[in-house]
Amino acid sequence: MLSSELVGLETSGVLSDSATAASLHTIPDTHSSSVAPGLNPGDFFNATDFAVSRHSRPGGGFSGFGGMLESDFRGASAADYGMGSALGMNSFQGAPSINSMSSGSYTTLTPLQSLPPINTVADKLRHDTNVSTGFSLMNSSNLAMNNYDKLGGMNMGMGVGVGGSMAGSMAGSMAANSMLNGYGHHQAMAGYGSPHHGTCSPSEPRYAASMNGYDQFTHNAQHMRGFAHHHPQRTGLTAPMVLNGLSGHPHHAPSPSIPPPGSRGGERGSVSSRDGGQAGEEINTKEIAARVTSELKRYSIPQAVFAQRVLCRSQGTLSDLLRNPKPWSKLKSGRETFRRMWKWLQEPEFQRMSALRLADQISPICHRGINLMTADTQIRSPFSKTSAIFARNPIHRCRPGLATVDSV
DNA sequence: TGGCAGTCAATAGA
DNA sequence: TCTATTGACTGCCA
Repeated sequence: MLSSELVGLETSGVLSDSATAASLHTIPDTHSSSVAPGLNPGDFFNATDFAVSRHSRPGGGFSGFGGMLESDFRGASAADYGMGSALGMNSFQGAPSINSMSSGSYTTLTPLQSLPPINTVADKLRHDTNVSTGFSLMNSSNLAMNNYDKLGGMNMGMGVGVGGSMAGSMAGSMAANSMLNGYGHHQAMAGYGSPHHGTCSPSEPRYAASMNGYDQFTHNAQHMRGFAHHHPQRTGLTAPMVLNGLSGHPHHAPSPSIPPPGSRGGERGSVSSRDGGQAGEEINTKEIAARVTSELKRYSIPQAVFAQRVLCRSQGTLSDLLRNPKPWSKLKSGRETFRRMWKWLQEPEFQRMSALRLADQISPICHRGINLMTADTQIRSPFSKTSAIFARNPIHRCRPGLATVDSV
């Protein structure tokens, strides 16, 4: 999914759906048994090149192998709605090319055809599939994936894994949604349209738009959370995520191991600053730093990429923060950076990785509409072999003054 | 105005 | 290629 597509979705008020769909870019969980053998994160991210290569084709629309992102999108939309692929197909087949790209540069955005109203889908889900358990949802997602396979021409191993892994993505997504609900609606949602995805400005309209429809996911999300709870190995959620309550029992309150900013100390699931206040919030900066360090190593994500994409900071800053985290109480504006890390950690794995990729594509938002993207940044993955590209390209920096995030 | 926090860019080192 | 370090800069605040 391209940044401009997201922008279009945002402006059309469907970001809540599409963001999730976008987040369902197929991210393999290297710890999940559902990931195709031999696939590693590097492989996956390199797959981005497939996706973007489509743009070099005239009129690259929504069909064909090269449209991996579109395929992702179809599959994701279908899965995200917790239903078979037919709807996902109808949602996007024939849609105009969202992003008029030429010669490797972005041009005028055209509105993306909206997803069908989410409530209709949710209703359809409930009535047509008689969903009552996570397994039912998973079956639906399998349908979606089957079709995804045909349409995208991609092997499941491309990232989603077979069947159950997609369900895992669903579970992760929905669990995340539930988690967000649990942590406070609009502010948590801000995280979804937040610097994780490349925007460094808290004032973007996306924040409001991104809320639409999320509550309607809750019901289904709870099913998936239940599934994830009982089948974490199939959900793609890591143990910590499960422990964090992201995939806990549907009726359990979230129980994050890392106290959410906004809760006091280890106050579980409570948000004392839900309305934006920051009184009493406290993050264990050491733990955050340790976990971020661990995740970066786990996925071989360079500090520079994470710092730039997620935190809108420089590599050196991140390195310093990770190695020498100051106590929360001694931080001032620097808390913002740790909040971002925390938010990122709270997201499901696929979402975290997607954020890293999407941020790459959306990062011009950091410049408030000025598109500084080069062809390289659009067609290259920020990982592994191509990381040098990012060193060469203009840094998608956010001025620190702009780089603030709503408190959680 | 000086101190401090936060950050960056450059660079050294692994 | 990636990470750690460091000098310099900026903005905030007393």
